[in-house]
Amino acid sequence: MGLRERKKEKTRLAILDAALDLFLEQGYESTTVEQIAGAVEISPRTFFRYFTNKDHLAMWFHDHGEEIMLETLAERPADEPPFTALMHALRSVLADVEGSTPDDALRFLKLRRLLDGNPHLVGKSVARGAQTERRLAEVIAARRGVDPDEDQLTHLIVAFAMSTMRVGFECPRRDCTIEEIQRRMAESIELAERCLRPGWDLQH
Amino acid sequence: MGLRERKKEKTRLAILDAALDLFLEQGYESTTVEQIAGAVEISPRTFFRYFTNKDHLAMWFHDHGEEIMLETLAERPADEPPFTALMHALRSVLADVEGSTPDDALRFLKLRRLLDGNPHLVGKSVARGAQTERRLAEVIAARRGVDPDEDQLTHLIVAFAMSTMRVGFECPRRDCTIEEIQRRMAESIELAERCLRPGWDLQH
DNA sequence: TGACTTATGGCACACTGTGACAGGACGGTT
DNA sequence: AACCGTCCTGTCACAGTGTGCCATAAGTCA
Repeated sequence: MGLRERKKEKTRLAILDAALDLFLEQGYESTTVEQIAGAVEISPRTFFRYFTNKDHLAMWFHDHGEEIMLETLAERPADEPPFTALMHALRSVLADVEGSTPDDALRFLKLRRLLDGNPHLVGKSVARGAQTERRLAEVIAARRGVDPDEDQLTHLIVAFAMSTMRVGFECPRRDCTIEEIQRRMAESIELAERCLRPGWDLQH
Repeated sequence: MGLRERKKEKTRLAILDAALDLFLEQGYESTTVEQIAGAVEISPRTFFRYFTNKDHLAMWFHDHGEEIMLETLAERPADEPPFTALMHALRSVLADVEGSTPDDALRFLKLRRLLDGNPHLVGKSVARGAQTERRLAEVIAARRGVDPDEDQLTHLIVAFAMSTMRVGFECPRRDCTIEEIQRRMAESIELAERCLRPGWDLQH
């Protein structure tokens, strides 16, 4: 990895950290791109070369999470029930956060704290989730051997899985730890599985 | 109802219709507020007094739908299982569209067609749905006699209901009729109920 | 008619996001 | 080390969004 790429990655993280701190300090809306750029000593123009917009900063984790879910899903045995496979993919995301560097874990928690106080950002986040949902639906449809345009159950399976994830991520306390999130997520998964009929995701 | 209010409502609908037509004709992103305002012969400044932003236009239906869902929910017997009550609320929304004026029905279909070709707008729409989800969670928590901050099942019930709704609204064909949407929605509801264990939403 | 409330338009303004171009830093080659 | 092509960055210009402010016009009620 050359100096150029390392420098880029460093700038990327510097922007992210400066932005998260500014957001938490003075609010998301009232923080401008100019301020963020100023804090990292880059031009506003350069900011937009790293992140397409301010929202993209808060969606940083989704890109990573989606990637992990798709990777995990590809590795799960083909005969595993779709919802079960999705729940495993979900656990992988959290396991990755737990196994990451302390810096990354801190970023993750800051992001969560940010979302807590900004319903508007939660909305954006859910919107990003809709994109993930479409991608997952493609994969699950392939697993089930159906056309995603025709099979409602495929979409229901994925939507239920994403619902389970969102419920698990929610955390009423501000000072939520990763362990606590992991516990709530496990609870949510268990709850969802208890609510659904056995074999419901294998119908045709 | 005075002249002033009637005039306002007329302007509101005129903006909506002009915008929907422009969006479908030349695309959502490439339609500016100035163009919409020009088509209705108002100033851009006035546009923003009717709709907070361009997105708000595409969310017009949500405001109405949410209202109906909350109203219906309030009317359902208190001892009805929460998910069942939510499914009734959902059906009310569609029944309302069916029972509305031909103009409103046309607007509804145009909006659906617009969403079909704009994943970005679907995202915004889902984000708006997250807001509805929070409101519904309050009501369902009250019905269940629990604290919405503590009870994960409440959130799961609402999230599953909204998932069912979104799946039902999706329509692979461009020239979808209201009858077809209603049929798909009924299918989706039936499917969801078949997937869930009887009494799953009555646990504590 | 006159006094009020409210909607509208016009203006200035801050912010977002993008295209185009010039200069500088990096990477590989000789 | 010197060279050159590639990639990154900053500057400038610009279109578009969204808001506060104030004057004015239209609707409302006495």
